[in-house]
Amino acid sequence: MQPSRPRPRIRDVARAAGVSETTVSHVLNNKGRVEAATRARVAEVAERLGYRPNSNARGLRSGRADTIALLMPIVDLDATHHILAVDFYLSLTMNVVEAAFERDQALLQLPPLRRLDDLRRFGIDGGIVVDPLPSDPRVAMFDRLGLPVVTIGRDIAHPGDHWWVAADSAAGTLTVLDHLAAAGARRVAMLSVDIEWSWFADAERAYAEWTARHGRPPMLVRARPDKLDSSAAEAAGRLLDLEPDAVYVPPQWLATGLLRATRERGLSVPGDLLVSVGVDSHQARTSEPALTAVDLDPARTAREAVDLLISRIEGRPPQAPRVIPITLLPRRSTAAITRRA
Amino acid sequence: MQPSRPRPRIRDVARAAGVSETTVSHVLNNKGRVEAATRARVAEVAERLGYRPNSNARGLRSGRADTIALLMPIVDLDATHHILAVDFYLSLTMNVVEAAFERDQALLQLPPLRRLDDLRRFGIDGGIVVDPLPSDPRVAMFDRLGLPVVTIGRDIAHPGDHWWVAADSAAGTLTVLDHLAAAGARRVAMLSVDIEWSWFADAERAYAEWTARHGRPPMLVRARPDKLDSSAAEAAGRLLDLEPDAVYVPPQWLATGLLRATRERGLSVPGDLLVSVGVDSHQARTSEPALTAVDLDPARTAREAVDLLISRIEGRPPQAPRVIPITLLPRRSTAAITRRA
DNA sequence: ACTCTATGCAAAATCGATTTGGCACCACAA
DNA sequence: TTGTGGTGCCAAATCGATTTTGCATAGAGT
Repeated sequence: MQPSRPRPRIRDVARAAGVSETTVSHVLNNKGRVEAATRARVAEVAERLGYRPNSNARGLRSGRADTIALLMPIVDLDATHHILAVDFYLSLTMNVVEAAFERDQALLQLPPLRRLDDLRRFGIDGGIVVDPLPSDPRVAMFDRLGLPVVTIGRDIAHPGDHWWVAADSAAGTLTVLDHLAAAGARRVAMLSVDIEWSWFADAERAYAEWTARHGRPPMLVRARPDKLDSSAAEAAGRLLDLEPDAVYVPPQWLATGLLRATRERGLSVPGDLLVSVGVDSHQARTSEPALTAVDLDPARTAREAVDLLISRIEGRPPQAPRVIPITLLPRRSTAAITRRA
Repeated sequence: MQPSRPRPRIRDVARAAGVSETTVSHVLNNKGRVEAATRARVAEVAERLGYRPNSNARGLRSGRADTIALLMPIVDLDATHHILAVDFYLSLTMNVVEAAFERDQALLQLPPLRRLDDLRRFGIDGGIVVDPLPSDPRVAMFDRLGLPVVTIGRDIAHPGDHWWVAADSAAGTLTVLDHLAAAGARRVAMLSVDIEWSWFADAERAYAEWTARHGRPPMLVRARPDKLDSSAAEAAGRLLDLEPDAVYVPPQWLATGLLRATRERGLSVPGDLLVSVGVDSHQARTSEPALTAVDLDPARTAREAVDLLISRIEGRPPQAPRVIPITLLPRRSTAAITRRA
């Protein structure tokens, strides 16, 4: 490994090709008027020298960083890994990266930001905040710096804001509930969590409306968002005490806890209890029994979020909010109830 | 939302504070000689205007991007999500982001790169490639551009390379095997996958040595790395045909497949078969039964990788390779065999 | 032959921050 | 008074690419 020689500059390419820096720039950016032969020669030299334009210089000139930031959800630190341990977020991330790349943007992944200065440091054109809390301080930081920002999920404290992309949690909930009812469930409960994300808020509201409309007793249990393993067990216990015959449980970690609780009580799924989870994952597919899940379409969500952010950066009016349609993935955990016939 | 006024430049701060740009720069970077009163006034003005240094200009001057890239593993596209659907990678990513941030580096997440030009576009000082394949083309791209690169996991085709960080897969394997033997297992098998990562290669080699040393029959089955759900089922079937009483299975998705196969054959874990997986995860903790797993310490791995990369960027000699010690997390899936007494 | 236009290329300005070198001023000593 | 050293601040050079402007030259049109 030789002591890496300094990177070639545009000047070096120009000299080696016997032309001006201007011409090299024109060739590399497909602009200006350059003879085909010169063009080819310059391109060849640039390739041979391994020339790579300095993106700082380029960005300085063009006034854009061509870089956007991604901020993953923050919750109680201990809980973060549990909550994010679902491949939805992995898939979302990969798809945001890919979508940004296709739009010629680099994707900076940011850690939880503590102070405004933390954000100042980065050379970005805008950011995507995933699962904002009410009046999320991270969104406020972007606003404060005049940086464009969009969210994946809605800030439930700011109904006027339009710059968001979110899966249709309410529709997803109704689809699940109808599916459970069609499978024969009478006492349909919901197991949620006390985190103020629009995903949960919308699901709970839809559940309330659905039970009211169908004249069913609402059975909603919320888990505390800390010490997740134990709070899942505790909440699952409270829920089972209500003796439901079907449950819609949005987050995967709660579904896992609920399944464990049913096993401990000797209940069978789907025999005694139908269970549907609100996000698809490898865990849902391979659990025993396989869990009926809602496909939140992380790929499309990612693409729309990147597109919306770029719109905002370029000052175009919001074609927003953007609601992503969901689909139900029925699996064995909600197989039709027959024993009640 | 007003049409966001242009960001203040250092010039605006200088004018508003009645000093030169030089002085503003000195204040903001804690350099030079500036009277305390002036210093305070400039700082106040900068804060009030929401001044944020243009990182392109700064980077241009300093010659560094203060940005490093992270490249996640690539495998057959269909399989990627299955393989990465384990919180190890999520945790690794978050920790790399955090570690980079603490070292004043921004973290660019890159998509799978197809061409050299894909990499040229980004303004980075170096990169971290996770789970390199033999003679990994992504590593080659970095080399080709003279960009510092380190890997998490070793390129098994380049034994001379030192710029890597990896969990001690061999030691982890021996620990697991000893643990299984201590629990009473006689016929210890290994279920691996045909992917040429050092994690698997080292584990298989350690397994071969261990069986030879203990005079046990080696029972190694490799799954094909495509169509993961079906190939897991197929490989698990082949393995169970060998009638082992314990299995070490590094990847989580294979362990999931193996558990399903045991259920279908009416085998109980740990009653008839001890199972240990090679990476810890939420799935391993919450599966039924909970799976004994190897803690690969993604937090430390991430930190060491970032540190090693910065060393290389700054031209320091490699304090490398860096082998991360592992620990075993015994759970119910390897509870001691008593029925054989 | 003589203008006119299009073409190929280059010189110089520009983006915004950092850094070097130096000027003016003051206090103090010789 | 004159030097000496330290302090506080600023002008200008600099980083590397892009873009504007301009200047030759060649070829076309009259």
